[in-house]
Amino acid sequence: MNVMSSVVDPGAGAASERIAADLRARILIGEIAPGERIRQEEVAERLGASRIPVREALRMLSAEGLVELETNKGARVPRLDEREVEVLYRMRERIEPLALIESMPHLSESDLQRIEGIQEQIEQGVDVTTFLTLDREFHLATYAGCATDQLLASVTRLWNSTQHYRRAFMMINGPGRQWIVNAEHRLLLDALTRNDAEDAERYLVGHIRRTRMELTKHPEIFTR
Amino acid sequence: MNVMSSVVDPGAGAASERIAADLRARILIGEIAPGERIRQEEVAERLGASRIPVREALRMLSAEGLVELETNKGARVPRLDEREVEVLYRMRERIEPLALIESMPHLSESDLQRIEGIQEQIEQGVDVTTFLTLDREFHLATYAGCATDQLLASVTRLWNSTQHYRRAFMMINGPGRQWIVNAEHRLLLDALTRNDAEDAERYLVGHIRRTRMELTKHPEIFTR
DNA sequence: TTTCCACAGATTGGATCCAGATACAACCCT
DNA sequence: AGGGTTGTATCTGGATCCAATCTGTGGAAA
Repeated sequence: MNVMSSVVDPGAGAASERIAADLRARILIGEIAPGERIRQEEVAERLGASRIPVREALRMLSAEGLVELETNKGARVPRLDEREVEVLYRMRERIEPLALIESMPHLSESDLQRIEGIQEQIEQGVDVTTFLTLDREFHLATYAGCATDQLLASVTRLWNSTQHYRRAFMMINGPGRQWIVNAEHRLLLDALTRNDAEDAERYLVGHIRRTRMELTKHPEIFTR
Repeated sequence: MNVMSSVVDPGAGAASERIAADLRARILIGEIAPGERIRQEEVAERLGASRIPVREALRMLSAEGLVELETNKGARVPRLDEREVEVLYRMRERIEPLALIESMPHLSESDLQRIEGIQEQIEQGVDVTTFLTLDREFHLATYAGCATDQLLASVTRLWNSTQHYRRAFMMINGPGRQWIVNAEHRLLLDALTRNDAEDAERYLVGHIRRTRMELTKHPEIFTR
């Protein structure tokens, strides 16, 4: 096959997927904020493509909960209110334990070591952006053994949709109560190591539930 | 191109949505079976449009769990195995009670009457296709008060993905145990009328769980 | 001053055309 | 004869161009 193509365009895949990856990253780090509009032509120009793959990319991101599309009005990052975020967290409290239960039997020793490595990084004290990335990696890694695509996709959608509000919370709250997160992560990790699904579910639900309740104690996060 | 189409179909809205609606209906009634491929040009020709809105429609259906897309290989209706369907049902058991709880406070008297009307139709004895439609209407109507889009979308995705296997089960099982469905629906409806969230959740989970267990007792549904 | 309407620029949706990838079949070489 | 290869047909992905819709501004009338 053509060697050059892989050299010129490493990890090429489809252009729409490259564009989706770019937009996804920009939305998740907050460079594109909730409520902000995404114009097709601007993205196309910025990435040197036509609007067609941009439209495909926006459809993908829409399926991931990262943008919302309205006919003839374009794409924008969804702006959620307090009530919507609370419901998304309640969905997390119900779905993620299932993902964990499905994943646990397939987690290898090295998987668990990788997860522990992530937690060690978190405990070394990191800035908000890095914490958000590592925290996401930590939890998604615990679900990595999950064989059902739709379940993983659901979990990912929920994390995507709430990412901005987690960041807003961390920004105003600071790392003051970071020890709680660490304790919860450690207990969860220990339960995984002991292969104790019941405890793992308990600590996971507690972790999500506490986060929800702290979030909803700060309505100023949602004032536009 | 074809001037008539816009005359025939005035105020149509987006072509991609009409195409999506057409494909969605054909997949849900089983006209397009799991594993079957969907070629863009054939659909475009059949509905008198170009391939562009077909591609948009396929993206929408992909987000709804009705088709799966593979780069450069096209779209096909997902074919699920026994294990995947079981996990989807376990997701339903966790998500749908939340949708019901969120919906209940917003259900009006006329909403409940409409739901009861659907159940009365079911009890009059209907063929498999009609039952599947009415059963879906019944449950989705109980979630109609749910204000969060993502929650409703999740529920709809789960119903979409499992629809074909529900039909396959009904086909081989016949209406023999229809009385159980009616009893469960009646108990659920009564709990809704009494505004008893705890009982409503109990009967709903039981209903879904029983269906899952009966489904998984028939592995021949999944043999290709 | 406020409100409504009309018009023009901006933006998205769709059609057509072209390029690249995949799949399948006939062919060649060993 | 069998396995690998090449060539061709079919299909999807992307670019460009055109049509339809939205948005925002300016002006006129109440």
